[in-house]
Amino acid sequence: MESAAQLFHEQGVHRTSLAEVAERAEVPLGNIYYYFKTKEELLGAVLERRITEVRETLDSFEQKRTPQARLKALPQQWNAMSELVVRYGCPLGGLSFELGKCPGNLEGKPEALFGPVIDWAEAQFRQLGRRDARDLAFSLLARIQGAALLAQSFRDPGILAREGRQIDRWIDGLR
Amino acid sequence: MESAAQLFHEQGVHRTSLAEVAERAEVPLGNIYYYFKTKEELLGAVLERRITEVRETLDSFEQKRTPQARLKALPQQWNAMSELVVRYGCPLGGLSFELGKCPGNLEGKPEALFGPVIDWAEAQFRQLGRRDARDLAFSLLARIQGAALLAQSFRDPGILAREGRQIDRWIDGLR
DNA sequence: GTCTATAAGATGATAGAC
DNA sequence: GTCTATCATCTTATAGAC
Repeated sequence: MESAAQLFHEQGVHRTSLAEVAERAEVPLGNIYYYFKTKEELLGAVLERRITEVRETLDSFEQKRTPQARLKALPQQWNAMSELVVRYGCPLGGLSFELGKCPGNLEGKPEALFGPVIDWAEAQFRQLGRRDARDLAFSLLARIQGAALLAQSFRDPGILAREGRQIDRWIDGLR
Repeated sequence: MESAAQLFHEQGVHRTSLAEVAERAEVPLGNIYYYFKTKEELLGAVLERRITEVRETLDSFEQKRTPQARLKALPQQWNAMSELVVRYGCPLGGLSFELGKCPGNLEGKPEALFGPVIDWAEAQFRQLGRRDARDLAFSLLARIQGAALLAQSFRDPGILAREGRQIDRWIDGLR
């Protein structure tokens, strides 16, 4: 699963063959099928893993004292992995994008990836007294995801850093 | 090329076989290879098409009188095709994302897609007297691309519409 | 230029020995 | 549970008739 998660991020789900996953995991190809009946099932497992990661990250922000500090921690999270983002794009955004296209049993999953982030950010903005908290939550995540895509396109982590600073200023200026 | 552009957008480049392109274009498979030596060459042609489209769209904004009006026309452009965006994501963002991952001769092309948009937006912000015009240009495009991804993920064109309105307010509040 | 047939290789998936 | 061998299918690309 770790190998699959990495390769799906690096190359995309469809460009990644199970042979490659097996090779990186240093197991024979046939072995994979003992644990996952199909490639789609492996993808589903990787997805669940990512969703859990997201929840854990959001939970870790709760130790920050103010809503502003918690909100600023979100773009900071992408900044911390800007090298990966520049090379392969955002792991969440990439999965979401691919799943949004291909039909199948994982149809509703992109929502499961971003939904928790939106709900969490909405709660923070609401603590700031904003009635348009949900709109602001979408704005915040949109800016991060967009900045990640541009950083990848231009191969420039500075884009992510600068957009992070713009977001900081925006959050400080709210109320 | 039209069929390829459509299918690359709908399914992604790698999930699309040349047989599918041929079928939609109602030509035999072998015929494609008379015009394009490889699939990558066809992709390159589709890319050039997209780049031309972008330039034409930006040119069409020049008839608007104020920089504010021109800038607001940009998110409006995505809003106008929100149905397509919700189903298959942003055509530019999708191409950029896929190209950013797979190595090859089309390495530098994502920049060729978004670069003109950034330069154009930077010029508009500069006409508004902003010294941080380039940062604002990245912010604007990031918000649009991010909103497109979220609209696709949540299957909700309203996300694109609401983020458009937020951007309008932001642009009006500048200076 | 257009079309059919097919080669060459990759890929998802399975069978069955150990 | 693990591993090898292999099937069936799909995909890029080419050869060659028309």
